[in-house]
Amino acid sequence: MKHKQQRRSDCPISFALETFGDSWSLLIIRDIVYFGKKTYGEFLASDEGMATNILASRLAQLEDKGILVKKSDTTDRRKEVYLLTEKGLDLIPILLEIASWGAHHDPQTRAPQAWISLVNADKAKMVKLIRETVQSGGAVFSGPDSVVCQLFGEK
Amino acid sequence: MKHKQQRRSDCPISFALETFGDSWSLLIIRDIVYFGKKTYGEFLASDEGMATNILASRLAQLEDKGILVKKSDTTDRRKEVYLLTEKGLDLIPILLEIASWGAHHDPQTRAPQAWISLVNADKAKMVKLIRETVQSGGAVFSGPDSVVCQLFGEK
DNA sequence: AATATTCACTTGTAAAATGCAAGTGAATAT
DNA sequence: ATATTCACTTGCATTTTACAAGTGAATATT
Repeated sequence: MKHKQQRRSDCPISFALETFGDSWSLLIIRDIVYFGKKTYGEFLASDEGMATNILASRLAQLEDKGILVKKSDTTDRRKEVYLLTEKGLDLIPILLEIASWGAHHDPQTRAPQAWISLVNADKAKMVKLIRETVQSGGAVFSGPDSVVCQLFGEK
Repeated sequence: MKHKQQRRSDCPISFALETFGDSWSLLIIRDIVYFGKKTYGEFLASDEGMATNILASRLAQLEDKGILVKKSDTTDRRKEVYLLTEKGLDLIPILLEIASWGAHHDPQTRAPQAWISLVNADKAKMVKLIRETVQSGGAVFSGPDSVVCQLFGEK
C-alpha cells in the first residue's frame, strides 16, 4: 500500500520517531496498554476522535513496522484483534514517562495523582507488572485482571 | 501567528503529544540535549534536513508552549539562542527512553552501545547528571563540559 | 429465511500541513 | 563600502489530514 520511505538519519531517536512519532500512533498504543482496547471500533471510539481512514492507515503502518499484529477474532469473524508485539511492549517505558510528564505539566489533567506517584516510586517494577499484564491480555485500568485491581484488590 | 487549537481530550498522553508529538519537535530537543545546539542555523544543519519554514514554525510553537525560551545572543546580535525551560528539561527522561528503544530496535543504529548500557544501568542518576549539565549550558556528547567528558575524563 | 445491524474498512474531496526554492532585512566581517 | 552571515519569510507545488459517505462480509433479529 505504501512505498518504503528512506530514513532521515541513523539517530536512534529519529528512527523511533519514524516508527511512532506522529500524532496518533502512541494514542493507539495507549488505548491498548491502559484501556485494553483491541479492535478498530474500540480505537475509533476514543475521546480524541480520529478519522476512520487515518486510523486504518496507522494500524497498517504499525503492523508493517512490527509494533502490532493483527489476528481475526475466533468467536466473531467480522472482528480483527490488534495485539502488541515484543517490540510494541517495549514502548511501555516511553508511555509511562510521557504520561508522567503530561500529568505533571497539564493543569487540567485527568490522570489520578496516586497512579502517577506509584509509577514514579518504582518505575522498573511497574514496567514489569504492566508488561506482563498486557502480554496476557489485560490492561492498566480496565478489566478484572487490570494492573490496578492486582495492586488494590477487587474493584 | 497561530490560533489556540482546542485540546483533543484530558488525557495526559494526548496533552503531551499535542506539545511535542510531531515529527520534528523532539529532534530539536535532542539537538539541544545531546549536541548542545542552540541556534536556528545549528538546528537547520542536522542530518534530518528539516525545511526552513518548518523549523521556524516549530521553534515558535515550542516557545509558545513553554518548552523553549529565546534570547538574543549577547556577543552577536544577529543570533538568537534557544534554551530549554524547566518544562523542557523535564523531557529528558522521555528522550532517554526513546533513544534506548531506538538503539535496541534499529539494526543499523549509530548509538554507542556503551552509552545506552550506562543509561539503562542507573537511569535516575543519569537523568540528574544530564539535566544539570544541560541547564548549565553543556550537552551529553559535545563540548569540554559534556556528560561523557565528566564521566570518562578529558577527551 | 429474509432483513437489519455491526464491523472493518475504502473512497472522494476540501482543507491544512509540508517541502522546496528563492527572497528579505538587520548585524557583522572584510 | 561591500560582501557575507544570520534568522527568518514568502510563494507555490505536493502530500497529508479531516470529514462525509459508501461497501461488503459476518452476525443478530424478526
